[in-house]
Amino acid sequence: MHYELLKVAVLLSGGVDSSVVVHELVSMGCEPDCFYIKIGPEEEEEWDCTSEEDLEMATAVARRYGLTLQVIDCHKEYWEQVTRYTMEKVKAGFTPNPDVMCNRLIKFGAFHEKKGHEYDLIATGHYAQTEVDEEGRKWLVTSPDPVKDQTDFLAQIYDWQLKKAIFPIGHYQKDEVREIAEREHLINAKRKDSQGICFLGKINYNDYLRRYLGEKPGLVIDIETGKKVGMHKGLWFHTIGQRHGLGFGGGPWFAVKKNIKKNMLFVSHGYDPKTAYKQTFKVHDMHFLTMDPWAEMPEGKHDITFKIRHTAEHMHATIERVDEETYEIKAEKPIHGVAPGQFCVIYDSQHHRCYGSAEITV
RNA sequence: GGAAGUAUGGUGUAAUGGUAGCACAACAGAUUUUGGUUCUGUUUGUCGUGGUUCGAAUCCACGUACUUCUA
Repeated sequence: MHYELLKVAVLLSGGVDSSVVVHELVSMGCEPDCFYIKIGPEEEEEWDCTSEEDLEMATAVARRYGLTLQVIDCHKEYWEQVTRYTMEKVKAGFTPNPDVMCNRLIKFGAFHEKKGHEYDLIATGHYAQTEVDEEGRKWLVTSPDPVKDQTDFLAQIYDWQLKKAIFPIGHYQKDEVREIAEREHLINAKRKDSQGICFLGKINYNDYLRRYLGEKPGLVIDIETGKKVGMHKGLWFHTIGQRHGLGFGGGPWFAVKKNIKKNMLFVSHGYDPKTAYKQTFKVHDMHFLTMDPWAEMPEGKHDITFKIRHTAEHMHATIERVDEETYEIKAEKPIHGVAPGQFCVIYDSQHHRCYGSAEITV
C-alpha cells in the first residue's frame, strides 16, 4: 500500500506498541498525524500518574519523528457510552466486556466523529492483521503472536471501521516490537504493558460497580446440595466461573449460575467442579465483521474455532444457526466459566480469519 | 426446668500436657489491554476469669455463648 499518498491518523497511547506503529509508518514513507485519546477516571483526583505519563510518552514519540500530536478528549463519550453499556449489562446479570465496546464506540467511534473522518486510514497498535480476498473484501486476521493477538477485542467493530483500520505492527511478535523499540531507542521501549480495563486506571472494578449500582445482598446456594452457603453483596460483583470474592471458608467455591429475579447466586464446591464447565452454549446478536461466511449454506453445522476470553488458545467447535437470532456453539472440550454477556469470538477452523463475534446468552 | 455436649484466625478443621498445623477466604505479586482462571508469596487464632503444673488449646472450677436430648 502506498501510505505516502494517504492521510493516516495514528492513535498513540504512550505504550510501546503504538509507538512502534509510528516508527513503522514513518519508515514506509508515511507522515501520519498522531492523536492521544484522553479518557481518565471520572473524578479528577482519581487521575493516576500513569495517564500523565502516557501523554508525556506519546508527546515524546511524536516529537521524535517530527509529527504533530493532538489530544482528543473522549472522556464524556467513554463514560456515557462504554460505562452505560457496562452498567446496563452488569445490572441485568451479565458480564460485559468494556474493552471490546471501547474499540467500537471510542477508538474507532467517537474519535472518528471528532477527527478520524478527515483521514483515509486509522492506525492503532493492536496485534491484529487484515487481508483482502479476491473479491476485494477486507478480513480481520489473527496476529502471529498467539498470546498477544487482539482480534478478540476488535471483533465488534463495524465493517466501515475495519475498512479504515490498519495495524502496522500486527505481523510482529511482541518481542520483535520490543526489539524495534529498543533499536530505535524509543523512550518507552521497556515500559510495562498496560492491563486491566483500559481507561479505568487504578480504580478497582468492584468499586466502579459499587459507585453506580451500590450493593444488593442475596442468598448464595450450593447447586449440588441446594443448601445456603452464605450471602453475597450483589450479583454484579460475581461472574460465572469466578472463584474469589465470596469470602466463604470451606471452599473453594465457584460461581456457576445466577438467578436474577430471586437475586440468588449458585455456587459449586471443589477444586474443579464439573458444573463450572459448559461444552454447548448459545450466542445471539451475531456481528459479522466482513460478511456472513455461511450465507450460501445457512443450515447445518460449520467447523470453527472460537475464544470466549483473551487467551492464547482457540477452541475448536461447530456452530449451527438455531433461528434468526441465535446460534449454538458445540465445543470440542468443556470450557470453564462461560459467562453470559461475554463475547464469543468466531474464527475459521484455522483460527486465521476472524469472522466476528456474538454475545453469550444465558 | 433438667441432662449432655461443644467453644481453636474471617470460615471450616488438626494438634490427648511439650514449637498451635492444614484448607478455604483475605491481601500482595506474576500472568492477562474485559469479567475471570491459574501460579507464587504474606498476614491473621486457642471464648472469659481463676486454678493445678517446670510447662495448658488440652486437666479442674466458675462464668458466657451455642447445639442436642428430655420434661
